[in-house]
Amino acid sequence: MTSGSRHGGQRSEPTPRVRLVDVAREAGLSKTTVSAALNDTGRLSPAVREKARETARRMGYRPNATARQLRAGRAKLIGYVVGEAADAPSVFLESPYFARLTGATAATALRRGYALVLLPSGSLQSEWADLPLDAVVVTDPGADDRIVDDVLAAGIPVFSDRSVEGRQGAHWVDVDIDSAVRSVLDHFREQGARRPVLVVPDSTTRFHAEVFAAHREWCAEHGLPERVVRAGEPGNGPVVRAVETALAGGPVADGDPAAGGDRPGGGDRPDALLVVAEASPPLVLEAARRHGYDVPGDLLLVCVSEDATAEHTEPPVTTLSLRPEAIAEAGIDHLVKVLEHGSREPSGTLVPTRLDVRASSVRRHDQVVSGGSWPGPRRLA
Amino acid sequence: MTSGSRHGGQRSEPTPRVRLVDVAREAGLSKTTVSAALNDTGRLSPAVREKARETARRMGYRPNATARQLRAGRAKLIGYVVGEAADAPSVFLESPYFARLTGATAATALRRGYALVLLPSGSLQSEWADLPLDAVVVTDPGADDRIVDDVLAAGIPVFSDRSVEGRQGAHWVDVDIDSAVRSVLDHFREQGARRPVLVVPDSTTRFHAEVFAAHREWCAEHGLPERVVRAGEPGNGPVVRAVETALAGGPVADGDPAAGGDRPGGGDRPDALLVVAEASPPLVLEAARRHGYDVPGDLLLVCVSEDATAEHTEPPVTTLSLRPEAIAEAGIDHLVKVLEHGSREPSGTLVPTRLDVRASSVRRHDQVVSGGSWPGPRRLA
DNA sequence: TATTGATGCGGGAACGTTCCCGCACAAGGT
DNA sequence: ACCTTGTGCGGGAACGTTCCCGCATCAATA
Repeated sequence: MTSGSRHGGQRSEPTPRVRLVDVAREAGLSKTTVSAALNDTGRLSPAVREKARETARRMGYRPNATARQLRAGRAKLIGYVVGEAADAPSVFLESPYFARLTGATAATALRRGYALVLLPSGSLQSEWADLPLDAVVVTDPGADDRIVDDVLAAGIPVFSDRSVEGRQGAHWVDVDIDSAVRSVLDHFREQGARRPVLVVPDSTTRFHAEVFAAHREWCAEHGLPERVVRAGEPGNGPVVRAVETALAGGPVADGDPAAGGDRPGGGDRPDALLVVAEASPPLVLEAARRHGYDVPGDLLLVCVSEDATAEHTEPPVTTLSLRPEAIAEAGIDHLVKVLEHGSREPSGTLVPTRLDVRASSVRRHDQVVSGGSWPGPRRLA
Repeated sequence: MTSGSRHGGQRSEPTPRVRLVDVAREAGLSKTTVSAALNDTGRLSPAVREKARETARRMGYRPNATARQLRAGRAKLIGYVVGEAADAPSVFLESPYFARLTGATAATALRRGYALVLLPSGSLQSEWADLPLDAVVVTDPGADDRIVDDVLAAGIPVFSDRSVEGRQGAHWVDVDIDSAVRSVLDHFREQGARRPVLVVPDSTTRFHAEVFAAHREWCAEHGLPERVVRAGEPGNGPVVRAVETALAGGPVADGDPAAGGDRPGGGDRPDALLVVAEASPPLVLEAARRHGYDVPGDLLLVCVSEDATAEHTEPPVTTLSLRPEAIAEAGIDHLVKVLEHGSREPSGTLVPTRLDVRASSVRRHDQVVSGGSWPGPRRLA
């Protein structure tokens, strides 16, 4: 069918992949010309350009990425580390948030032409040292984590959360947790709640620390006592127990055990609950019921969670979504910009959260009842 | 401190990375010699070898992985796809099993010198087409999944589960689910259970299909009716509901609704439960209690789960571990062997599971009580 | 008809490694 | 004295791209 050029014929060998020169020879052009044609660069006549493309297509040419990388000096590889180095041995990813963040980050990176390489938190420096990484993404580094320092020391740019702000070669993307916490607490207040309680895990993560700080500030501004219950660790079990603590004995004032004077006493039972721990909304709801609360009658409930089941409980649970997909996209876009336009300046991006207001946090008389399909949640910034 | 050689001094530039020739020049040797010294090949005098190494170390030389790859023809990159393409949009990884499998696979691969590239299930062919992948790992491909065909068509070896057995260029690692199911059912039988029920999600995954088949065979061999309850989908909610169905109304004979004559009637309540769905053991245990069962008095319970909380419930729950770390290691070892010793023959590895027998599946009089520390679970192959 | 400028294409170097050779030199045998 | 064998090291090609050039060719202008 085609002319000449059977320079070996097909053996049963692994297939000696077709190169640029092969296409060039077949098309009667030079590799330079074919390269220009395929990359849409250079000055070529439309006829030649098309001829080159057609030939390449016909021969099933696929460029050798490694050679490209070598020439370009960048490998288009991004390392991806998830936190919790010391504590949990590689039991990351289990939370819906991290799972979705990871998936979305990989997908977005891929669309931008970068591949995400998984770097389990236990990995030794020597194991990734000879990977041609253009950058490393570190999600939620623990306070004591060496990984950021190691990577920066190796001369590789780091993208992480706001905890790396200001460091040379480091960039950050973070969720606007301060606004988020405030918006929930304001929402509670609007709905008439006066004794909101915060349930948050006791971790070294910046995220949780910032939640706690935002809550503290808001309480101070509104002259309310801080009601916080700390869960020992993340995960459904401990968090549900913490919720039960909050609902049973009433909140514990953080920091000062002596301030617990107003603790038990039925009249001080919480009237709103903000659970910042990725607990399963149905489980939290059920815990509330077990303790005799009617939601949203006696207790307004908001969970920070990506769990889709929140929409299908009775009542549906208001959630604060951290929008992992949005964070992933903002992060990768930021990263690509820095990598390809080479600004070495430290820089950051703040991503807004989304509050999906559902029945669990709205006083009854406010409730919109529509037949058939759900009206969809009200959305606040 | 060191002699001479300031051939530019340090600018504020990105750092023009030190190459092999730089080391060679500094050491007064040729790049060939330095390369041989660092790679421990060739014929070199100990003195020269040491000199080269020392100089490289001093100059902070790190080889350019891309150049190496180009020369070697292999990029040491492995694609990693997780299943559920159509159904759930990138909500993989949430289960402890997949999370741990993923982490362990990445870690093992890294130790063997390969990097794992995350390929979200939605990714287009065009997105990974120009990655220099040496192989692609596909975990639990759905029955209708195109990904395996696409990758094979691109001439890239595939490593997946047993569903790819026999295909050219495909290799597999799988868990010995047949033995596993049998060992659990035998265990139930030894403990005196006569009406075991299987709870399994309704999915297109090979794993679940094989569980179902093994159960069917075992029942046939032992002359017992098949008692199966299918959960609509994986995830704690649906599975717990399925468990409740199993415990409340009694089991449903699969396939033939007319065979349900012996269904309700208190005397036919199940006396053993095998939950193959990664449900949280505490949740399942609680569901049993709600329905008035005493575990292990009235009901023996075994969960297929990697959830560590199983050890800490009261009673501790017997689990069948699929040993994700073992699968990861076996899989990567197999992969490396195929890649580096080039056998194109289709081949596979079967990995045994591990039954951690705890109190939830042992009749009281069998129970070993020891003071202080736990005696550790009995382990069956 | 020369001179300029633009256009179309190809030659060759470079990216940083590894590896096949070949050369120089020393030691041992005849 | 020669030839052989072995050891220690380096020169240069190759991996497959991209990109800087330079060389033709041709139209438009002086």
